[in-house]
This record gives sequence, structure tokens and C-alpha cells, in this order.
Amino acid sequence: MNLFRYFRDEVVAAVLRITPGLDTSKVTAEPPREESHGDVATNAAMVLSKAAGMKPRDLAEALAVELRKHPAVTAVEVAGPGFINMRLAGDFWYDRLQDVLKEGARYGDSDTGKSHRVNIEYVSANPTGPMHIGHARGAVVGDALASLLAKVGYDVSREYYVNDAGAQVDVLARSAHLRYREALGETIGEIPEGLYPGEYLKPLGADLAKRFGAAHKDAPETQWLALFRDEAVAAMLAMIKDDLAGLGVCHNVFVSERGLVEAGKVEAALDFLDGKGLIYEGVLEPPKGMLPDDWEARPQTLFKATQFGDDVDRPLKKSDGTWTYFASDIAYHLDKFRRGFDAMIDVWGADHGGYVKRMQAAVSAVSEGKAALDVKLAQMVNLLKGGQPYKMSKRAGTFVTLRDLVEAVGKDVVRFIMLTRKNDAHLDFDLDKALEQSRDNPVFYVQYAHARCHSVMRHAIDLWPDAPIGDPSGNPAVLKRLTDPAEIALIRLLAGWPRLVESAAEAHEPHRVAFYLNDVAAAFHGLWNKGKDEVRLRFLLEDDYELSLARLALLKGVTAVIASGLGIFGVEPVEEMR
RNA sequence: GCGCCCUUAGCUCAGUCGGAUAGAGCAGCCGCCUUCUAAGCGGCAGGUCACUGGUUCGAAUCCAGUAGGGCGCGCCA
Repeated sequence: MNLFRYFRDEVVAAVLRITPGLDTSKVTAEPPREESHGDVATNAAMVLSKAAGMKPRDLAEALAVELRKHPAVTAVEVAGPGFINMRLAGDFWYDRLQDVLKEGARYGDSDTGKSHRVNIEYVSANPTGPMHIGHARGAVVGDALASLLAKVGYDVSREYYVNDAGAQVDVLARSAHLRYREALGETIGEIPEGLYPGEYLKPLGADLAKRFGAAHKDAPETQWLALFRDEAVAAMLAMIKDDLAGLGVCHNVFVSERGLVEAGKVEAALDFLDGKGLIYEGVLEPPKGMLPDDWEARPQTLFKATQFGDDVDRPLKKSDGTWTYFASDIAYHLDKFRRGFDAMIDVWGADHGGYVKRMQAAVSAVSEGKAALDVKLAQMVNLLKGGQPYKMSKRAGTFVTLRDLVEAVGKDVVRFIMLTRKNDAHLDFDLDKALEQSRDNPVFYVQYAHARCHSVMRHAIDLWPDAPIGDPSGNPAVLKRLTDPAEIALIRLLAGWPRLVESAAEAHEPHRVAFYLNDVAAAFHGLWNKGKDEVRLRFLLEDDYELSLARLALLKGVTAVIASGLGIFGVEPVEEMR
């Protein structure tokens, strides 16, 4: 239950009892910044005063009378320019803790997505080599965002667009052919400029040599190019999937660019746009200022992106007659729309920022305004070690690939840290800090809170082997023993989780979950530390079984919410630190 | 030159749909710690929300402009 959504509805109902027929869409109910202002605040009187023909304070007083009738509301006051502050009964909070315990790690699930379908495309790295660290952030952001949207009820498709149709896969095929010749015993020397030099192609070369023998060794390129291309792409894609699996990322749909081209879907998409008069042959103005050296005016096939908010019209065809990447991407996004997705999210590297407007223009055009595309740009990750920039060098034996990073610190650490900043802000990833067991390390801090709760629960089993730990349903009244302000504050924080999930999902911002989990951990550790000084605040009191049960319920609630949050991140909550 | 993103405490960053006196961690300063439930704890101080103007009952948040930083800018993806 999102209690703020619930009270917003209560406020709206009260408004309509006083002045029927008002537009209440701007009414909000939210936690007041200041704790002394109560538990729930609403702006209703301020946003409705004009329409109601009343002064904000007068409307607020009238609403206050209505709201005081609610059984969970113990006090209502009008403050400031017309805020209405409500304070909630203790029993209300105990009921929320019961909600947490009942739902466990599913707490925070909601149906605000109402089975709407959303398509999220992420990673989509070129299938020409292993994943490197730059890919990791987009992978994690996309994956966590997908889980977040699923948690609020969306029907989510996690997709990877395989760029297997451009010139770079021909380069890959030639590189593979070279390694194939090498595997057949030829001395190949330096890898020529323009081919992929990576060692990772050697196993593929050996495999091709084993399967095809010398059949393609001295043959003309036309004989083997397509074959080697398909073989190499398949091998690279398998490697990428393996790298992603190591990071815990799993897509459920892979769409091949070549597949779209060969099925005629690019032509079909462009015919569709042509039919709407959105394609023409024309000559673009040269870009002002930074003029490319070889710029010359030439006629091109253009999409009228400017009709949909882009700055210039965009080319669809290269001079050799093949489609540009943009053209096939239009076909892919039309395909998404035709498959029933009117909500699309693409996660790209920040260096593709200049591409956002044209893709949104294209989605708008192919869906005739019925679909929306949100693009999340994953900013650069600065790898640090001990606060100093970490130079990646193969010779020095320092790693360069995603796989190496995951091996160095573990997938859970990579995933969590990648989500500790908003996606469009630069992120410092410090290899030392990532493994440090200190307050500075957010992964440790949150995991430690979860583990500490389990430690206490294990301890409790020693004391009372038959105690219903974390399950006060047999005697809900024990929760009333939770009276310390820090305990109540922690319950309030846990009860705010559904609202946090909903707002993070709506904003497409999974990083908010990381900050929230940090808050929960801080509140829990604070409570723990209070017990160091004040013995009566310790979670387990041998002489007070009932109070201990109540506190165990609270700890169980903490573990449930942390597990719920880490579940969105794809991070395993640990029960022991080791 | 144009477009997009960014600018909040000494540092790294939060800040929800525009809401009340802008928050946290680190660093700094001052205390506490023969401790246990598990990696220390508590407190203090720290601000022209880059700047200017506008919209609003109300702006860190929205709009316009200025400065600084990043990314991108027709047949790469």
C-alpha cells in the first residue's frame, strides 16, 4: 500500500464532499520535509482555493474538519500558506509493519503499470568483441530499470538490438579470416590497420580452421565473407551473452539488424513514411562552424525529422545504396510499435546523445504520435584505484574487460555501484573502495545492515528456539511495544518504500532505490548503535520476551525491504558478511 | 557556429509533481570508546543552490539569457 496515494484519495474525497465538481488533479499528499509537521501533508487548499472561491486557509480549515473524522488520523493542523498536516495513529504504523511482514520481498510491488507493455532496449553493443567497462553501466541501468518497471506491474520486454549489418561486421569477418589463416599455420605478422587486433578472435580462428580445413584459405573474399561474418557474429554474440550472464544481465529478445533488412522491414518502414510524405531527395546545409574536411554538397534520401522537433532532416541511405544505421533503427522501432509497445525506453552511451532527437522524431512519425520513446544516456565511468585514475593496460596486466571487472569485485558490487548515481552523471568507480568494509562503501553498508538483522535473528533462535521470529501475526499486539521514536521512525521509513518504488519507476530513475536503501541501512545501524549505550534499546532482552519479539518483527521488516530493493538491482542480499 | 547534458557545503553527491527553515556521507573541529549484538559512536560547524531576469501565493526545481565543464554535429554504429 502506498499510504500517500491512499491519503491523497482520502483528501480528494473530502474536497468533493465540501465543493463537488472541482478539478483535483493537482492535489498531492506527501511526506512533509520537517518531521514536526506530521506524517502526511497536502497542498489541496492552496491549489484549489481559486476554483473553490475560498481563501486557502479557510478551505484548509474546512478540509481539516473532514479529515479529522478519519480513524487513522489523530491530529490535523493548518500551517503556513495553507498546508494541511496530518498525524497518524500508532496503530496505523503497526499495521504498515504487518504489511511489510506479510509481503516480504514482494513489498513495494504495485499495479500502477497496470499491465501496460513497455519495451526496454539496452546494451546493444556491436558484436565485434568482448564487453568492456563502458558497456557495464548501460547494462546495469537498463536491467535494473526493467526490474523496477516490472515491480510496478508493467509487462516488460528486455531487448538487445544486434548491429550485425554494418561495415564493422565485414571488418570482423576479415579479422576472423586472418586468425583462421593463422590457425592453419600461416605467419600473419602485424594485424593490418583497420582490422580488429584482439586476441579474442584466435579461438574463433582455430574453430573455423578445424571445421572448414583449408577450404577458404586462399579463396577470394566473395566466397567466404558472408559465411565468416555469420560465424564471427554468432561467436561474438555468444561471448557477449556470457559476459552479460556474469553480470547477471539477461535479455529476453534479441533482434538482428540484418534480419530486419533481409525481411524487407527497412523498406517497409520507409515506404510507410514515404506514403506520409516524410521522405525526400535533398541536399543538407553544411553544419556551421566545425566543417568536416571532405564536406561536399550531395543529394541524399532524407527523413523529415524537422517536422517532429529535430534540428535537421536525417539521411537514410549511404552512397553505396545500403541503409544507414538510422534507417534500420527506424524499422526496429516500428517493429516494436507493431508488436504492441507504445512505451519504449532505449539506454545508450552518452556519446550517442546527439542521436536522441532523431530517434524520438522517428518513433513519433512511425507511431503517428501514439508511442513515446524515452532515452536514458549512461554517462562515463571513471575507474579509480585508491582515489587515483586507474590506467587500463593490457601489458601491465591491468584489466580492460567487463569480465575482468566482475572477477575483481564481484557482480553484486559492480551492479550496486553502477546505480549509485543518476544515469546522466559521471560516476567514479573506485576499485579499492568497492571492496572496503566501511561506511564509505554503499554496497557494504546496505549488505551489512541486512546481515546484522540476520545475526540478531540467529541469536534469538539460540535464546528462544520456538519463538515466532518476524511473525507477530499470532499476537499482533506485541508490536505496540515498539515505542521508541527511533523505532517508529524506522517503521515510517519502511512504510515509504511503496511510494519510493512508484516514483522511481515513473521517473525511470532506478538510482533512487540505492539512496533509499542507504537511508534504511543508516536508520537501522543508528538504532543498533543506540543499543550500545542504552541497554534497554537492544533488540534482544532476555527478561522481556514480548518486546524482543516486537523488535525482531521490526528487523524482519528491515530485511524484507532491503531484499525487495536489492531484488530490483539484481543483487543478492547476504545473511552473513564473512 | 548549432544541439543535448551538467553546475547544490572544502570534496563526492541526494533533493519526489513547484511547497514550509535546502539534506547526507567524507574531510575539518570537539568529545566518547577496558566494546561487543559484528568492522567504532555522538556532537558542532560548514550554503549568493554558477550568474541575471521572468512566471507563480510559493522556484534549487519551470521559462529566457549569460558564464564554465562534458558529449555530439551529412554516406560509424
